[in-house]
Amino acid sequence: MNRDIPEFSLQRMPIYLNYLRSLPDDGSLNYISSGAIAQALGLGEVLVRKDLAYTGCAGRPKVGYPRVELIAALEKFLCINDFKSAVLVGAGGLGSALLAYGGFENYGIELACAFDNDPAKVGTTIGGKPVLPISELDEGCKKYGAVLAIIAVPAQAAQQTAEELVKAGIKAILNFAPVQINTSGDVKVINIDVAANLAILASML
Amino acid sequence: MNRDIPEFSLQRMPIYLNYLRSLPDDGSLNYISSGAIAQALGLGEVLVRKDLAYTGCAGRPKVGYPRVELIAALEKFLCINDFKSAVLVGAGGLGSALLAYGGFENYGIELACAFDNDPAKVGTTIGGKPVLPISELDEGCKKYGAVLAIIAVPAQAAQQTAEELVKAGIKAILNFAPVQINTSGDVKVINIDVAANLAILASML
DNA sequence: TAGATTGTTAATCGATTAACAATC
DNA sequence: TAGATTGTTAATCGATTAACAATC
Repeated sequence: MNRDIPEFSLQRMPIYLNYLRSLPDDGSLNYISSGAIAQALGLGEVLVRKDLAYTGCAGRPKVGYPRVELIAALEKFLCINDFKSAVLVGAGGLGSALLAYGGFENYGIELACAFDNDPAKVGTTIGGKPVLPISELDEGCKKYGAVLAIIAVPAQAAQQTAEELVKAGIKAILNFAPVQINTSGDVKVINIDVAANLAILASML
Repeated sequence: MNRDIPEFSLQRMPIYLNYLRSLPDDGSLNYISSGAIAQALGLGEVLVRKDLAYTGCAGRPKVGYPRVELIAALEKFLCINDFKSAVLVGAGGLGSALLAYGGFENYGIELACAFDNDPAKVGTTIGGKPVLPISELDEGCKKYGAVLAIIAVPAQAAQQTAEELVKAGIKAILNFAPVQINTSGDVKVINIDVAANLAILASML
């Protein structure tokens, strides 16, 4: 949709959006300068201007960027208005926490349901989301029209899970299992390895 | 400790380590080539060689890298042998999941305890880890000799939490709150915003 | 107008890749 | 030896920063 933008600029878009949304909405701050944003987020101000230029929202010399318009432009850029459905596989500790987490709605994403192979969990709801058996993964993804998936299964099950998700029509995967997932075709994958990140921090000391 | 290495190389070190540890340990694979590693992880093979060179483990032309030695070199590089203590602030859904997660030990990190301001949680244990009141944060960090911390509190509490952690001697923070944290001095921070990552994926479709 | 801020073009920096010599 | 693989040096690529003109 917006693919002619540097990868790293794209990664910063949600950061800008979060920050702008956190600002007071009482009319005291109708415009904000790239310098102010840069300082708040620890970025260079030229970088901020370059990034914001991709949203198509023009700033005004001397005053800055119109806050409300800029938020709208970022939301449009991130396609937040066309609601997308996501499913989660693996309703363990992390999976359950994500099911109960409300933050996805800030980005127009509905986490619709979870899949798990534990009979004790199947049939229950977690965070108000139904837990379905893995055997219904294909059917469930299609029912909800899911294009996004979160993998929160143990490492050894991640690859097979990913393949089943792709077969079920999933186009992008957020993978919490600490293994590389190989996907066919043009499926996007982002890996988040929490322990590895803590290890990186530890080794930087 | 190892600071003359590109940031991105450092980020890949845990990936190499995870992969090598996942290989069969039955003597069938005493050496592994950079090409094999590269293919498994979806990286360029020259890049793999450059990265591995930082560990000091020399590969052998024609055979590859000695698997066991390479694992040891990566562990040494990541300082996995000098055990470090971490604390967690915010024992909500995500925090609780992290407390119960055993993966930090793979990197020589012990998640020692949690802090929360919910009286119903204080005094209990989650994942075997005691939950202490926020008022004991300083004391608790020092008791466990913690240098690492995980912030899993709501966004509006993150900055203050970070400041208290730094005062308590914490040197690096893994921040799950979707806000920029400003730290004084040379405290390292890595941010993980789960919802933002899903949003990035969604916008790439 | 003068000054502040945007937006763009050029320069720099860092990371990746390509080419190739060294080695077992 | 010939061939495979490492390790290094140079080239490329992409992202960030610097310089500066444009604008309100």
